[in-house]
Amino acid sequence: MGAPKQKWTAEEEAALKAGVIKHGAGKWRTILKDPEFSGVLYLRSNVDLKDKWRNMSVMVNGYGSREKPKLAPKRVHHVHRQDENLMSVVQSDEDIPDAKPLPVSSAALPVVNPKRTTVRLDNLIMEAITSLKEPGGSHKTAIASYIEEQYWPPNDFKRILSAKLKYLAANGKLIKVKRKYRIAPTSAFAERRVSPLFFEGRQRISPKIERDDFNILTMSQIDLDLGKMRTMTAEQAAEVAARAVAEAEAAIAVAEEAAREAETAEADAEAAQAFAEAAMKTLKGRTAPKMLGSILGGPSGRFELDGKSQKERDELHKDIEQLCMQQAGPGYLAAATRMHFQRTAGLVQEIEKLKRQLVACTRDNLNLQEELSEAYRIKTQLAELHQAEAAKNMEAEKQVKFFQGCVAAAFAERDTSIMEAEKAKEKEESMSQKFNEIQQRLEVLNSDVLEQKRLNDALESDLVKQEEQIETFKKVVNKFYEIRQYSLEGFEDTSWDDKCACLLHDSEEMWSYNDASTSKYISALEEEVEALRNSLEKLQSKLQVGLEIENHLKKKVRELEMKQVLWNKMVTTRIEELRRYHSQHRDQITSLLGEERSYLKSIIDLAEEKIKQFDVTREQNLELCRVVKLQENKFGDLHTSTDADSALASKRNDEGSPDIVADKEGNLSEGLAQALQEKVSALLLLSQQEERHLLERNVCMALQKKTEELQRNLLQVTNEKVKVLMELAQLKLEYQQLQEKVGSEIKQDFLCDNGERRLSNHERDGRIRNLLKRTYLRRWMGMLDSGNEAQTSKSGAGSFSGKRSTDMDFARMKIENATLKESMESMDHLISAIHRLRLALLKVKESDTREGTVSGLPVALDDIISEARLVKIALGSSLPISWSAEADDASICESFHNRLTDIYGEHSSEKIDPVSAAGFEMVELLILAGQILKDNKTIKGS
DNA sequence: CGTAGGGTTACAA
DNA sequence: TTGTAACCCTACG
Repeated sequence: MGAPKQKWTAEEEAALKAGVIKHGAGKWRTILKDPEFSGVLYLRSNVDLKDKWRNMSVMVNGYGSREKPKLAPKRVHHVHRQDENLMSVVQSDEDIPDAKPLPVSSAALPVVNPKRTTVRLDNLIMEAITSLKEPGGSHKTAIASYIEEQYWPPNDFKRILSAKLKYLAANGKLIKVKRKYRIAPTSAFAERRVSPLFFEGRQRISPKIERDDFNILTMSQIDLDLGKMRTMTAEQAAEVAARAVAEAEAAIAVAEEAAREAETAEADAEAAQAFAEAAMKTLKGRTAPKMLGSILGGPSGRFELDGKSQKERDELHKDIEQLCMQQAGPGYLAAATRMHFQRTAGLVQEIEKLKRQLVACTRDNLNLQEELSEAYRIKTQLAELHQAEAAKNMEAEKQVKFFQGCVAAAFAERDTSIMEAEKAKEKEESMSQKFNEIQQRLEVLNSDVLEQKRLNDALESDLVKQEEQIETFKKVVNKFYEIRQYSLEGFEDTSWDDKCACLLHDSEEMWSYNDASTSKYISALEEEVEALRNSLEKLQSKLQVGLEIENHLKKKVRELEMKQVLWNKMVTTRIEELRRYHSQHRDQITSLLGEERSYLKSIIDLAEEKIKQFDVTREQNLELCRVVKLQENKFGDLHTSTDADSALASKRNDEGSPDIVADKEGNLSEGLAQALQEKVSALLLLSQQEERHLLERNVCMALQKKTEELQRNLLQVTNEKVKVLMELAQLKLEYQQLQEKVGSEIKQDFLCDNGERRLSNHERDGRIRNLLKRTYLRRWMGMLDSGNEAQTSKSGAGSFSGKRSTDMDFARMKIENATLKESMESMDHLISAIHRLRLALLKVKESDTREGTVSGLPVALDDIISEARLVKIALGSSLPISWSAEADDASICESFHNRLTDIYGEHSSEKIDPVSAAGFEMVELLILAGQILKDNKTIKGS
């Protein structure tokens, strides 16, 4: 609850004011809903608006926040009657029920008049009643007529008068008796200046003067104030009002004081009155004596009289009775006269005494009466004072109320006038706006009118034109009609309308001269023309193209012709050349043919001679036919000109070449002998070669046999070896298990020792493997060496001494081949074993997944795993052969003493060839799979 | 729900 | 301490 949560901004205040002006105060919701102000006042509620307006109006009115609410209801109350006469305002304050808005008389009178009239009206009424001096009071009409005579009253004087009379009657100033009004006694004392008993002029005059002074003073003051009020500001008015209220409150206090005093005085006066009455009674009873001895009466104390009065009164009564009886009874003269005289003397004495007493009493009485009159006087004075105070009080209250009403009315009036002024301003603005709009509209209309005029002129001119056109049209129509009539039948002169109708009713065909056929024809022709034109263009283009092509072709033709000419020339020259060449060649060929013929003849002769010569040696030739073939292969540089029998040809060739050589040398006999010798030597050579060839072939055969045999041996050996290896692996496994058992038993003591043993175990494995390898190799080497020796010995003659190294290479190759083959075999074996194991494993797995039987499976798995281990070991032992062949060439010589190299070999066995490595890995994987299956089994079983 | 009036309270002079 | 401005509460139609 922060104090001023949201201060009102000037904008919001302005919006609120505008909203109040627009919709009026109190219509907070509508102001809020108004889109004009909702943007500004969106965070204010209607209550907020109301409060703010209240605060603002409070500030504007100048009233404190505390004073305002007191005035507020009255303001509302007076808003309706702000134009009323002030008299009626006063009346309304007196709660007169029929108080209605009265016609205004103040319009003619000054503003200050009403109060004066009302106040003076009281005096006027009093004056009228007193001056009329009617015994039972004056009638209303009489008073009215009197006042009307004396003064110039307002129009509705009678009603005001009646109201005023009522008010005065209710107030106690007048007494209403039988519709007649007379002045009330209290005021009568003052007004009529009648003092019934003892009234002193000094005391009489002063209250009236005072009251009149007061009245006049207050009235003038009121007038002054009212005059001021019309001009003074709100603050001043408030000040004055506050002062008036203070004055009124003071007057009320004074009046109350006076009333109290008057009450006490009245009580005193009543007491005095009662006493006076009692005194008067006694006085009445003694009228005569009083009259007689009025002068004699001695003064006596008032209190004395008070003390004896009762007794004396009784005695006096008795005396008076006796006197009356004596006077009434004349019979008792003598005695009675004596007694009477005696008693008369006593009585006279007593009378004198009584006279004295009476004088005293009268004096007392006078005193008392004086006192009484004094009391009366005081009482009246007090009453007057009280009345005056009351009146003043009333006046003051009235004034206060009147001021309040005035102020409220003035403010209300001002508010309304402000509102009206604002409304009027608004209206004026709106009117000015409207006026502007109207002016604008007027201008627009003026311009429109001008435009219309222009248009009108244009239209008139158009009309004239149209009429002219119509005339021409009429003429046209007439012409057409005439044409029509001529075309149909005789011309009939009819009215223009009929002509028009007639022409309009005619069918279109009648007037369509160039319809259908013609137009179509024309269009067709046009189309044709178009098509023709198109085709013409096409043709032209084509023609151009054709021309171009023709030109091109012409050019080509010219070129070709030129070429043809050239070619012709060339052909002719060439043909001539060819002819020349041909003739030359023919001559040459003929010469050559002659030469050849002679040569052939000589050869044939020679051949015939030789045939005869070599008939003897034909057998030999037949035997050596194969050898000749071999010779052909060796000496592949023979002629292939003539083809004859293979045997013959070969023979001839064999012999031909030396023949030709011999022929070239020219010596037949010597040449023959030499040829024969050469022939013999050649034959010898041939036979030798033949022999060698046969030998070699035999050797080859033997070698092949040997290799086959060796292969068989190898297979057998590898099988045996694998078996042995398996056994060995088994043994090794057992050994290892035993070792592990031993190791577990004495684990604590021989931990490092166990490691050593394992190392040695590894060493041993490597050693065994190496041993196997070495033995194999040695064996192979030995065998090969012997074979090689045999081969060399068999070849004999020792002619090929340089063949040793090549033989060694060959042997090595062979060794390698063999070792590779062996390893391949072993690998094959091992791979088949692995395959078998894998299949077994799969079977086990299948049976496992299918049946879920626990029994027997672990055993099978164990078997598979152990077998796989064996295979692995075998593989590991068989593998090194492959590398030993290439790497251990030098280490072959070091036969058995290679324990260190074993270790190294073991180390170097890590770089085995990829195929064996793959096999190794496969075995490993197999073992792993078996292990995993076994583990799964155990887990399932658990 | 809208309006009016009375009352309360934080803040500033 | 008092006045002001904003807010809250309640009654009424």
